[in-house]
Amino acid sequence: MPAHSIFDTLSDTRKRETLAGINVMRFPPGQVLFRAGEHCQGLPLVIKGGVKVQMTGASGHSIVLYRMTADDICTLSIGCLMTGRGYRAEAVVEEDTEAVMIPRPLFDQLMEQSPDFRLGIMESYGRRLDDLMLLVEEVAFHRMDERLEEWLLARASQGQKVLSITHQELGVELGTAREVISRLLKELERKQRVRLARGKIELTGLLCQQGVA
Amino acid sequence: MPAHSIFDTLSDTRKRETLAGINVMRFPPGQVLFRAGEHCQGLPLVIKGGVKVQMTGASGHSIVLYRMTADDICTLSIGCLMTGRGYRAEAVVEEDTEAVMIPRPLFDQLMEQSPDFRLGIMESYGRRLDDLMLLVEEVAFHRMDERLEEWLLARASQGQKVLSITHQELGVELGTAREVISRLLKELERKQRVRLARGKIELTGLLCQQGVA
DNA sequence: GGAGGTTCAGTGATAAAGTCACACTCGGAT
DNA sequence: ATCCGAGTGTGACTTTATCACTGAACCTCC
Repeated sequence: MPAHSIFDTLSDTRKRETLAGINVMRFPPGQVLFRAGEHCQGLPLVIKGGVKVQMTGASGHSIVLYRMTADDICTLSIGCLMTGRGYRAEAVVEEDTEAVMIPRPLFDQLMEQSPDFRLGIMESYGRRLDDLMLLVEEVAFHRMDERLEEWLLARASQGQKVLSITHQELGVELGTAREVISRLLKELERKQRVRLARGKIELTGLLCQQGVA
Repeated sequence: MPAHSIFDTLSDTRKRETLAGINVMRFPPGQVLFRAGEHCQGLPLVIKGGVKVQMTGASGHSIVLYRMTADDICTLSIGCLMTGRGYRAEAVVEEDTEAVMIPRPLFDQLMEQSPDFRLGIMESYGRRLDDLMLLVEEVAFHRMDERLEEWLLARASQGQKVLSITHQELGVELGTAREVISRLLKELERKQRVRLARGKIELTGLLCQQGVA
C-alpha cells in the first residue's frame, strides 16, 4: 500500500476513502514533473525517490533551489494552485520516483477536514521557506570553494564515493559557472581530496573520511 | 475600525467576534518585531506601515529578504508557530506600523472554519516563496551595478527623490559590502544619475525621469 | 565656538569569482 | 580509423569581495 505520512493521521477508513480516487505514478530519472510557466494540476506528494527543483533566471543561468525526497510535499505547487500563476521553477526526477497527485478539490477537502493535514502542509511550507532563506545567505555570502566542499561532503556522507556528475551540472547545483567548478575541482585534486575523470569525481582522503563519520 | 483584508470574507458578526479578543498594536520605526532565535507567539498581520525582514548568516553578513506592507501576513511566523522552531530572521519596522497578533488558538480556529482565511494564508505563502526564489536568482546571477540601479529606481517610482540611507544599509539591502556600494554610487555620480551626500542619495537625470514614468 | 569622539564615506591593494574565448581530449558512432 | 560532440583545461580580463587605512561630516559636551 503506497502511502505518504501526511495521511497517517487519518482513520483507516478515511484514508482508504481518500486514496481511492488517486493513483500512484512512477517517474524515471530525467523525467520533468513540471516546467517553468506550466500551470499546476494538483498537489504532488512524493512517496519515494528524489526530485530536484531548479530555476532558470532572466539571466539564463540555472540554480538548484532544493530537493524533494520520500515523504515530501511539493509546497511550490500549493502557491501555484492557489494563485493560478504558472510555476517559476522546474522539477526534474533524479532517482526512480513514486508520487501521488492530490487534485484541488481533494486538497480543499482535506484542508477543511483534517487538522493534521493542515499542520503537515504548514510545516512543509515552513521548512521550504527556511531552506530558501539559507540558500540566499549561502549564495550571497559563502565562498565558492567552501560551498563546493560542503556539497561533496554531503554526498560523501550519503555513502557515495564516486559521483557521476559533470562540472556543468555541479555549476547548476551551486549557481555558478562551469569554469569556476573546473578550477576549484582541479585545486581540490592538487590537495589530494578528489580524483577527477570525465563525468566522475572520486572522493578521496579527508573529504571521504569525514564523509563516513 | 482597524482591519486586514483577510477578515473581509468573514460575516460581520463573525468578524466582530474574531477581532474582539485581539488588539491593534502600534510600532515606531526602528522597533524590532522579532529577532533571530526568538519563538513565535502568534501570527502578525500588518494593517498598515512597513516592516523589513532580514537575516544575518553564519558569515556575519546581513541581507534583506523581503518587506511586509499594509495587508500583509507574516508568513514566516506560521512556520515557526507550527514547528516550534525559533525565527531565523529578524523583522524591523521602517514606517509607523499597525499590526494585530493572531494567537495560535484563534489561528487554528480560523484555519478550520474559514475557507477564505485558508486561501489567504496559502496565497501569502506562495507569494513569499516566489519572492525568495527570485531573490536567489537575483543574488546568484545579477550584476551588482544593475541591482543597485533597480533598487534606486524602485524607490524613485514610489516618488522618493532624495533617499535617506547609508551605504552600509544599502549594502544590507543588496547583500554586499559597504565599499562595493560606495564605489558603484561614485560611478553613478560620475554618470550624473545621482548626487551624493552624507546619509543621502539624490536621484537625478535618467534615474529620476524613469522613476516618475 | 572649539575639542574630541563617532559615524559615514573614499580609496588602494589584493584575492576571489564570473566571463569570454579557445584548445584539447575522451568516448562513442559511422 | 575517423569524425564529432560533450566534457574539461586554461589564459586573459572584468567584476566583486575583503582588508586596511584615511579623511570628512556630524554630534555632544564643555
